[in-house]
Order: sequence, then structure tokens, then C-alpha cells
Amino acid sequence: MTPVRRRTLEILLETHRAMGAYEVLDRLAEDGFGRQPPVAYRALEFLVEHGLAHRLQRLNAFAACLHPGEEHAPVFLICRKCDKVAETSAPAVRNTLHDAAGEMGFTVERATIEALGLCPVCAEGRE
Amino acid sequence: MTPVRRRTLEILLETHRAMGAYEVLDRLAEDGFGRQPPVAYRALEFLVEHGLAHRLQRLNAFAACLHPGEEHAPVFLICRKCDKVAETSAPAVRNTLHDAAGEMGFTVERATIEALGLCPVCAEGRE
DNA sequence: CTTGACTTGTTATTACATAACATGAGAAGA
DNA sequence: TCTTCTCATGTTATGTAATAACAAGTCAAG
Repeated sequence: MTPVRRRTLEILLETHRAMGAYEVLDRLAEDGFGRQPPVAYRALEFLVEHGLAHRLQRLNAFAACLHPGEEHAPVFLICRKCDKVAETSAPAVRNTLHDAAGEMGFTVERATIEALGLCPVCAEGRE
Repeated sequence: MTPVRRRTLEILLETHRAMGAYEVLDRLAEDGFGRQPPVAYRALEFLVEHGLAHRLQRLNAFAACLHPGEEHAPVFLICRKCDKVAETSAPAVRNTLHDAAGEMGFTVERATIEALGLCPVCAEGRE
């Protein structure tokens, strides 16, 4: 865990939002780190590899992992209003997925499960 | 259903692979349609909106819908070797997802479930 | 002290996606 | 028939996301 990587994780944790790589990069640059895309991408890649962050495909964004270390099957609930990301664990979902794939002879190595919708807060207010 | 849209769908069906928008665009151009990105993106957007195709976030790509018309909860099995996409339906997965989200007060509007792995064919041969 | 693995940084380029505007065809209504 | 509206298609230009390829510094093992 190096300074850039630590700072990147801190940024993700502080905002608690789905963040684009370039958004992260801007913050890193403010703190004196490099201003080039690979700086952010490499740090984020590292965090993802080590289970400290996740990549959200739908938004082309990243979010800090809320359950690092634990063996978990993350499911993301992304609010389309405020971009906040709730991460929940639903082993049953994963199991069903693996079973269904297995029936077709397909070997699942990695899975992405993302739900887009409204969080409780935004659902209360007017849309 | 217009010529561009029809041709776009045909292309997706013919290849039966996850295709990037620019890949689709090249084929459309060969057939005399426009060469600019919006041509492909609009046609693909239309197909997705009308349930004739799906967008695969992990690959930034698109694939024809194999069960158009049916009310379905698609789950994608993407082979990382040959890029072929198998689309299966796993209502149980969706149900579990909706339930888990509901417990947290989250309203699911759309969900993306994609599995990356090896298809039976590629799993047989050497990786 | 030197080799090798690794991290960070750079420049440059590629890939993906959309904004904004112009044109033309076809339907709906005066 | 003519006008108007809608919508599909096409364009130019730009914005956003991601990676390739290389240079330089650190640090531990031998």
C-alpha cells in the first residue's frame, strides 16, 4: 500500500459515491500526485485486484469496497439520482447464477451484478 | 423498423458475438449507411429500447436479444476467450436481487447481471 | 554494488460516446 | 394541395474513458 494507492482509497471512501477515474485523478493531482490518466487507473486497478474497491460497469466508475477482506458476493444498488452506491451481499444471487451457468456448461469466473434505481432518500423526495 | 435498424439487428444476429458500436458501424458503412458514430449508436439504442438487443457493460459492447418479446430477466454469460455471448434467463436471480434491495428500501428499476468466464467449447481446448 | 522486481511518472494514442445542427421523407390536418 | 409537425438519417465537432510504450527512481536479495 503506497501513498497514491492509499490516497485513492481514501478518496473513494470519503465521497462514498461512484467516481469516474478522471474524477479521482483530479483529486490526486490536487494532492500533488501525477496528472496523467494511468496514475489513477493503476491505483484503481490495484485496489480492485486486492478487493479494496469495485468497478461499476454501468457508470464506468469505481467505488470503494465496503466489506474488504470478507469473502463476499457484491451486489450494487446504484441510485440514478444521487449516484450513491449501496453495496450489499447476496450469496443467493451468486449461487443461482453459478447454478444456471453450470447447467449450460459455462464456467463463471467473475460476475457483475448491478441494479439501477432509487435509494430510499431520493425515493422520498420528488423525483 | 427502418433499414439501418434492421441491418444493425441482422449484423448482431449474424455474428452472435458481443460487438462494439464501432465494429457495427464499420459493417453498416460497408452496406452504404453513414460512417459516423451516431448512426450506429442510435440504431443500437433503438434496438435496446425495444428489447431487441442488450448492452453489455463489461465489454462496452452490444448483443442481439435472443428472446425478444418475451418478458425476461436476461443473464449474460460472456466467454472471455471467443467473446461469444450466451443469454439465459434466471428469474430466481432477479427475484433474489429485488428482495435483497427491497429490504434496504432500494427500488430496483433496471439490473445488469453479467458473468465472465469460459464457454463449454473454449473450456475444452487449451486456455 | 549490482541485479531484478516494482512503483511512479511521462507522452502519445486509441477507443467509446454524445452534443448540436442540417436535411429529407412521410403523416396529419387546414 | 399545401403546410406543418414529427422523426429518421446524416453531418461536424467535441467530450470522455482507457491504454500502450517508455523513462526514471526505489529498494531488497544476492
